[in-house]
Amino acid sequence: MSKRNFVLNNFADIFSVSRKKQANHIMPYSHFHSSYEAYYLLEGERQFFIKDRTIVIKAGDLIIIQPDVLHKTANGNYPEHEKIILNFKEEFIPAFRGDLFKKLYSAFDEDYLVIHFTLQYKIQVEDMLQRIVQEAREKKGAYEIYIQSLVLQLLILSSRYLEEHIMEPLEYLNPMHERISEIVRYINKHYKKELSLPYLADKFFVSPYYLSHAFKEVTGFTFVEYVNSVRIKEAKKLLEETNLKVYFIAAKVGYGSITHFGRVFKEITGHAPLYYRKKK
DNA sequence: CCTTATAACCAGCTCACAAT
DNA sequence: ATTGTGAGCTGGTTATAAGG
Repeated sequence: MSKRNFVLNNFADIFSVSRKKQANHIMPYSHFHSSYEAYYLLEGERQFFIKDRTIVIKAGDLIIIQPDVLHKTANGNYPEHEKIILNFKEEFIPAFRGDLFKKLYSAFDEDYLVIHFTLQYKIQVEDMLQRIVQEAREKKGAYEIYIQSLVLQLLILSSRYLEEHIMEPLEYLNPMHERISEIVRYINKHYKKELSLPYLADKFFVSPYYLSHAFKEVTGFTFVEYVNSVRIKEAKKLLEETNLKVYFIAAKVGYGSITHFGRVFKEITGHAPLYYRKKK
C-alpha cells in the first residue's frame, strides 16, 4: 500500500493556482472553462468583463466565477497589477457533491460573485491564498489535501462574509456600458439566430461603427469573437451532454456552415468537435 | 458623449474538393 | 460522417477626422 494512496491521483487536472504580476496582461484564448475560478487582486485595478457586463475590481477584491461563464479582462487604465488565480473543478471540493454546498450557501448559485472584503477579512483571505500558493509550490506531504481544505475555508469565509455584509449593487461605469450590456444580453439570448453587426446596430439605434468600437471597449471581445464564443460554448455543452450530430449542433447554435463551425470550434477550444464527444 | 464617414487591412464565411 | 485546405468574396475592425 502506498503511503499516499489517500491522495487524489488527478490533482493537476482539477486544481491549479497561479500568482502573477504583470504590466500588460493578455489572457489565453480560452475565455470559458469547466472549472470554478477564484480571482483575487492583490494590487492595482482591473476591468473585468463577466457574462454580460464590465466590472471594475480593485486590490482586495475576490471574484468567484462558476464553470462555463464567459469572462475576460478588458483593457483597463491601470496596467500594473498582481493577482492570484485559483482554478478548480467541482470534484475538487467534496462538499459540492449533491449540491450540499450550494444549498447551504445560496449565493454560490450566481454566475459570479464579486466580494470586496473589509480589512479584517482581507488579511485572512490573503493569508489563505498565500498559503495555497506556497503549498502548491513546495508540494510537501499531503499538500493536495491541505490545499483542498484551504480552498474550502476560503469559500466558507466568503459565504459568511456575504451573509454578514450586503453587497452594494454594481454600478455601470457609464451609460455606454449599460447599453452594451443590454446588447450582450440580447446576444446571449438569441445567439441561435443569425446575428450581424448591422442588424444589432439597427435594433438598438446605434451606428454599426460605434457599436463595433464600443463593444470592444466594454467587453474586450470584438463582436464576432464574442458571438463565436457564446455559440461554441453552447456547442461544446451539446456535444458533451447529447448525442446530436455535429452538423446538427452547428446549425442549432447558429452556424450555416459545418466547415466554418469546425474551424471556429478548434480555434476557441483547441480541439475538433468530436474530441468532446469521445471524452464521455 | 454620440454619430457618421472613409479607407486600409484582415478575419470570417462559403464553396469546392480532398482525406480519413 | 467528419475534418481539413485553399481561393475568393463578404464584411468587421480600427484609425482618423469631423460635426451634433
